[in-house]
Amino acid sequence: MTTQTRRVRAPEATRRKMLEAAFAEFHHNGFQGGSLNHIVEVAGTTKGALFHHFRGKLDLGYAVVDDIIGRMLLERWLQPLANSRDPLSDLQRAVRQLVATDIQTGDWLQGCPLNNLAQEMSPLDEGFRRRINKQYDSMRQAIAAALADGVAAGTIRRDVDPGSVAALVVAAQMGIWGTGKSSQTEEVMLRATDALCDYLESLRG
Amino acid sequence: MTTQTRRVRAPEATRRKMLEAAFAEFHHNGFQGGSLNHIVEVAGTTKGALFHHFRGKLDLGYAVVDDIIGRMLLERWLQPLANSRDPLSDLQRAVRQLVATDIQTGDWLQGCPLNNLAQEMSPLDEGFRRRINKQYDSMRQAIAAALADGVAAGTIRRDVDPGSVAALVVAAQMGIWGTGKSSQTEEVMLRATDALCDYLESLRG
Amino acid sequence: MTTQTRRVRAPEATRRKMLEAAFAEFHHNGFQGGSLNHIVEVAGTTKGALFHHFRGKLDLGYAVVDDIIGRMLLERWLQPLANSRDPLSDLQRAVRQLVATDIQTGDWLQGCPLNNLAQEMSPLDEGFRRRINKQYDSMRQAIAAALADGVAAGTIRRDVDPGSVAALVVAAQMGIWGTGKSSQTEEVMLRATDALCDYLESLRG
Amino acid sequence: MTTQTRRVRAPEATRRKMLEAAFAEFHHNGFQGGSLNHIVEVAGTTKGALFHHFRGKLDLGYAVVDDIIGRMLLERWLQPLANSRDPLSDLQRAVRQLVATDIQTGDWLQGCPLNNLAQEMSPLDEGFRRRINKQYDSMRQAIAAALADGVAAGTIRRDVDPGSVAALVVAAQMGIWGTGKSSQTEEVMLRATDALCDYLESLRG
DNA sequence: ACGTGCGGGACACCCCGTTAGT
DNA sequence: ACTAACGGGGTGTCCCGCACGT
Repeated sequence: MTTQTRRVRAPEATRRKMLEAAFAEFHHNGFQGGSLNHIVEVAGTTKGALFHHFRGKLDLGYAVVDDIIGRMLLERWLQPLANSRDPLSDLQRAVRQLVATDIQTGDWLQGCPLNNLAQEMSPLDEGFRRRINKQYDSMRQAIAAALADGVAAGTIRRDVDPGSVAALVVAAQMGIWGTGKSSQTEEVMLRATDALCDYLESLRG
Repeated sequence: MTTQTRRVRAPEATRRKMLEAAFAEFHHNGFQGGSLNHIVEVAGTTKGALFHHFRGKLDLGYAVVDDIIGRMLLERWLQPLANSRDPLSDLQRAVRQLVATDIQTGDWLQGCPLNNLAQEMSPLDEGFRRRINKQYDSMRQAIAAALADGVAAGTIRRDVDPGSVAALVVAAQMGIWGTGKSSQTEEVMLRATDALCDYLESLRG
Repeated sequence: MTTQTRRVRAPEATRRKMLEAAFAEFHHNGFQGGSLNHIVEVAGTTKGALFHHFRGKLDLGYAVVDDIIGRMLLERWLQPLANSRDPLSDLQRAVRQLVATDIQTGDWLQGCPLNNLAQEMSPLDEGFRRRINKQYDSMRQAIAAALADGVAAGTIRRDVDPGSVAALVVAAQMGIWGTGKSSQTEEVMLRATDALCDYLESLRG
Repeated sequence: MTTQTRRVRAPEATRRKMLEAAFAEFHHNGFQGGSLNHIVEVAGTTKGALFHHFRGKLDLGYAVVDDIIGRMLLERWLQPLANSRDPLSDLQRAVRQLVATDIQTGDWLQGCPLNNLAQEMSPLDEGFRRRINKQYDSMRQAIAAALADGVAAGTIRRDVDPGSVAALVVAAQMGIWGTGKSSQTEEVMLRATDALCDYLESLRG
């Protein structure tokens, strides 16, 4: 009875709704093509609320990279590779997850959200570039660290340079996802993924 | 006497100037972010001329993919790999050309023009997607054909699947170029390129 | 018969209509408070046309100062004082015109258009300041030149400094008009005008 | 014990800070162009506090005229002229103060705060007009009263009409300040001030 | 007395496309 | 083949004001 609260006052939830709507909008239409009007409409709020929580479109985009995409990377790459006992297998599993899971949900049609923003905004805005590169860097470091562990444990060949392999894996992953976007076919993605896993297999010690 | 032509009427040259200006504009600002006004300004013509030669922004974008980008791909990938005597070495050379040449000219900062359009427009417009995919397909086929030649000639291991390797090479190349865009550093690109060349080396028969 | 022209294509007339609508809008609501939407509505055109003829709001404001206000100053001050045989009387007539004519038409309620823009925009925008100052300078020079003629002809006292008197006349005129705006009464304007004319009379040689 | 007040509650000080911030903001950007958000930011408070002390933007503007500007006028014009023994000299001193003092501090660049508001808001809002006119009226009355004293004492010519001269002095003062704003040069202000003082000198009995 | 999440509406800007005309 | 006036709509931005909460 007491808790009537017709209009809810939940700043964090409002902010979250807008971030998620923005993530989806930018994922579909790009950052420049994305419309704030559409975002607030989907989020069920107003432009006034948006400009209360964010300083502008740019600030909203930055928050999407840091909060939404950063969390996704954490769940998919950083956590699985931390304290891995068999780095190569875990890497292969993460790589295969793209074609195994994401294809079903249809998300792959729009491409990797981070890569999309990277291609579009890195050359145009230094703030975007730094934030995006930070995400990729942490991804590369996580992979390189796992590979180094494998080298130390003897499960990976001694002549393998963890940094270079990590750079190639990340690049290939970006490329494979992009391939799917333009080919609109699973086959090319699957074949490239197979070749990548074969390559990783060849590194086993 | 007949050809006085105070004001030059050169439809093909006009069209070409607009295409090149459009290519540069879309390369820098993306297709959606690119401005027709800016394009005609750079090309030194007017909107009327543009809409005389092209049906609209979309049609202009299609022409950029087909005419400008198609020709670039031909020169860099298709011609060098045709009738190659040593496919792996030629492939490695083409792959290294990105970091060897393009870095000097600064072009890599804006990313691969084709990949940029692929990321941005493939999910949004079917016409773009088909044209872009056609380019990538011809690139993959050229690589696969060269690899198959190598297998037949015995310079490449028999268990190599040309199609899969071609898919990975193209994807990795896309990813490496994208990496450069966001990292703004040559180092990561170089390391990934090295790993890719090592991988190709391991395929030698 | 040949000149049917259903939709008239008269760029100069369109530009003129927009300039006059802009002049009125800025006169009533100030430059910052003035609305482009309202201007095009009054002018019977569209925003597209406005942005075709002017680069933006600022450019429109500049054109108002140069074209509209400049012409008004010419008619009211510069031409009457040129080749004047009795500068003091002509000056007094011009000064009295404000209370004699403008009060009837109600224009004085909104203040002097040039002075309004001067007060509002001079400190905020250098382009405005320069254009406004140019108008005032030509007004001061015209008055000073007429006074100098009078001194030379002996109709004005020898110890009169034309430049200083011109500066005072212009300043007083600005102030009198402003006085009317805030007092909303003719009386104060009339009295100040009388005192100004008395002062001018005292300069007679 | 009662007065713990970790967060200070000083309503009068808060109100004062907001008034001063508002005065500066309106002085620089005009009333319509001034931003409440900017005002509360400068004042170090919030919109809630502002709307607690004032009913809205208009009410805040009124308070600026009455409290801040009214006090300034009192100090500069009303008090010096009250019970003056030599009204003309005191007037000349007040008039010269503008070019003597304010030019150094740079305040003259933004124009007379009261005149700015008068030009902008008098025609748009009756409440503003009345308050502004009240200030100018008290200024004119103070000058006229001082002049009348001088006439009675014989230090000023008998045929001088104090009301008219006061009206001209106020108007000229407004105009001179405005002149400085648009000319951005001391010279014109100085010359007009000289001419005004000469005029006042000519009234001596 | 004061802080803040939030609403709704205006603003200037600029876009792409069309059409009358050369 | 090419020009330029013009239409209408959508953009990001930001504003003032309110009402809930402390």
